[in-house]
Amino acid sequence: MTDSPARKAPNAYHHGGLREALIEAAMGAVERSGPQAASFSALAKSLGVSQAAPYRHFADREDLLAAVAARAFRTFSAAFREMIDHGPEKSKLGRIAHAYLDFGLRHVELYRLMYASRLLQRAPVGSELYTAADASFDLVLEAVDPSLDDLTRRRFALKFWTSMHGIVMLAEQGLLPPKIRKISVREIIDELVRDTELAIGAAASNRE
Amino acid sequence: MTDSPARKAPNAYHHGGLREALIEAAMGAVERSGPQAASFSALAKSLGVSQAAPYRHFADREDLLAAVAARAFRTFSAAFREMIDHGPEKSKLGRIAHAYLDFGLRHVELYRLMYASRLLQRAPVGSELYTAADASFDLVLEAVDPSLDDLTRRRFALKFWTSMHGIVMLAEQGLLPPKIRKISVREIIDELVRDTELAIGAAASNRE
DNA sequence: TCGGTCATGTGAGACCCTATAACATTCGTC
DNA sequence: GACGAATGTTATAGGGTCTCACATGACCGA
Repeated sequence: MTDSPARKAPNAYHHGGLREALIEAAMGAVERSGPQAASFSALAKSLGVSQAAPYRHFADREDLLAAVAARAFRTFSAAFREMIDHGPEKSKLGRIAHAYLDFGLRHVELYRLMYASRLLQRAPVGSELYTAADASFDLVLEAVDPSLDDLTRRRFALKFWTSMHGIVMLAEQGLLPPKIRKISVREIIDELVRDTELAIGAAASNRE
Repeated sequence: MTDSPARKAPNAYHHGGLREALIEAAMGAVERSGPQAASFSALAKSLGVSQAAPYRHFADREDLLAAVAARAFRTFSAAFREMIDHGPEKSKLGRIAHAYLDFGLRHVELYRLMYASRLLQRAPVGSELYTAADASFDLVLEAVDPSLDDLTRRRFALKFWTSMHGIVMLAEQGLLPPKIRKISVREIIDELVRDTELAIGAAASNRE
């Protein structure tokens, strides 16, 4: 329970795996108490290195948060993949929808960091974060598929994706409680999946 | 162009309208450079008061940001109201959708502050922010109306609202550019409005 | 195996920000 | 015109970011 990732150099001066340890610790801090809790100062202290050490691995705080967000996207994708391949019956879309919701509600702060900060906006096209985020969309795309032409398919995926995103974000805020309380989030999601599948079916048969 | 809102006390010691001036300045700073630009220090300096002065009007920084967000929600509602009453033809829902999108894309940072921070989540039920946010939803609700029963109506409004929110948030991020570039945001919105109206129509006729 | 180089870590410090406390000034009110 | 409440000031404690010059040790070639 001390410092697990000190595989290379078990000596006092060099940590040996500081970059990884920082990302991990920051991810934990973000999940527990939001991004502002992931300060270089606090992380360095908790890992037993000096305050300046993190700067050997990250240009600045935002750079670290981008790495955290990228890792979060990969976790996100992995959950999708798992659900697509081994989830309970239902439709592919339904499985993805529930995986999305679960992740969003279980990792509130992380989810917020992924989308609501300016990190993604600023991520250069080839960057780790950009690539990881992009891969997530591909999985949604994969679930829409049924032989539609490319543009239509992307359009459905996008509409589905944005709805999911909107629901998760608003659900986290408490969904404007008094006005809506009676409507459960899962109910809304199921309805959304149904709507989307109907629309996709219509578009597909329209085309033949 | 100096200090406009010093209507009450034109003297050197007391500012005379500091609370208002702070909110206004903070709103500008947020819009230009994000929430972190709205520091008490910087705002106080720009308004010619001491760093401690803002604490006479706001408990802390978050308190100020909540006031900014509340004001933003009211601006938001005003834009809705304007569009509902005097917008170009189209349907009520279509007008609201475009007002929503316009606001979201024109005031990126402000929009982010309204929804993506923890402010709303923490706003107590009777608070200024909570009330202002709630009022916005009422306007969306108003646009759905056609005599549906209450729960169905709320359900449609909520689905519509979350989709809009998702689209705006993702559009701000650049909408995962390479994969989607060809699909314009407005196109998606129009499609969304059409889908929703069809569904509402179906629900309404189903009921009679 | 020795020695040099480079990646990684340290300590000190400049600077900015939040927040509080004790004190000062003015407004409004009787 | 005096007094209390509101509002503003100065001073200060404390924490955070980031940079600079310096220290240590890992790795690699001769």
